[in-house]
Amino acid sequence: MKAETKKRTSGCPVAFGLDTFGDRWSLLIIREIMLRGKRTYSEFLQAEEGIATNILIDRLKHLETEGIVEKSRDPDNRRSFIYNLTRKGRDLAPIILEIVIWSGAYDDRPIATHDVLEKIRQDRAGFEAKLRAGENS
Amino acid sequence: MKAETKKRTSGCPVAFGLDTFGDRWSLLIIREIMLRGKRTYSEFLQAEEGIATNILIDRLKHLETEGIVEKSRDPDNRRSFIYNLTRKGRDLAPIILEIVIWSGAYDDRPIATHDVLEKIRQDRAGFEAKLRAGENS
DNA sequence: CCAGTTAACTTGCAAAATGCAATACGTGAT
DNA sequence: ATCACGTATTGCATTTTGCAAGTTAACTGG
Repeated sequence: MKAETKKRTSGCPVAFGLDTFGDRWSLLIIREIMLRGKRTYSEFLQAEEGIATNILIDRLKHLETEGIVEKSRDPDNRRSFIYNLTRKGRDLAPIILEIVIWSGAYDDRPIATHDVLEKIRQDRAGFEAKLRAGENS
Repeated sequence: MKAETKKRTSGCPVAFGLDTFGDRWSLLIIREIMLRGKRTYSEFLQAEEGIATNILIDRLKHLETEGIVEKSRDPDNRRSFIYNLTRKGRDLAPIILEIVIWSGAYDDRPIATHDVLEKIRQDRAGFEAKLRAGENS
């Protein structure tokens, strides 16, 4: 726990949000949960961006103390833990959604996945609901 | 220019967005422009969170090369520069707006300004339009 | 024209965060 | 008991950040 201890402590809501999830990795973990249905430490480690183990555990602890994720034992595999979003965490879905929309509009690299944008255009509310549930593929 | 050179280079739109504006300070600069009508280097320096001069100029250059802000001379004060949002930058308004909404719901510190939330509830589209224009007080 | 001031940077160095590799711990299966 | 697996922890080199001081260019008042 390092970056989290230094809060900006300003009354601004934008700063409050950034203090909570605005670091280099937190939103990426939340993406893994919402967009890709990942739930465990080892699944997060496999994310293509390659987060380091110490950073990952640091961010998971931080997100847990912030009440964004909650940690519980995996009923199917008792040596594994599951990190689920809380209500507070699921409420980040609109932010993720807007980031996806913005990036979809401005990321013109061939690698970029533009098919998601089409899904959002067709059923935005449904897409956001899926984000909240973490049911996306 | 440091943090910006190390991109995650993944196809994910969330990662793309974070590569562009997802660092500790960029969104705060954009907030100064959108929410507070600030436009110059020295105005950004005065922000309550206290950004360092080297970081500020680094982020401004980065946001400029990313096409989010554009730098021009101040016609009224020729030793000053003005940083305006581009279309791409103004399109970040929905993200800022969602962060404000989320923080409004979960920031229960007494310092927090909850009156903004009321404005958003009454006229969300109007609020977003103001963000884009950078006309908020 | 010159001293002082304001605005926008730049530089140097210490402190903090990050990335990486190796190691340890706590189940659970054989 | 032993081994494997998933989850952490630790140590260390590298990178980024924060802070203070310095530089340059464009005004401003005398």
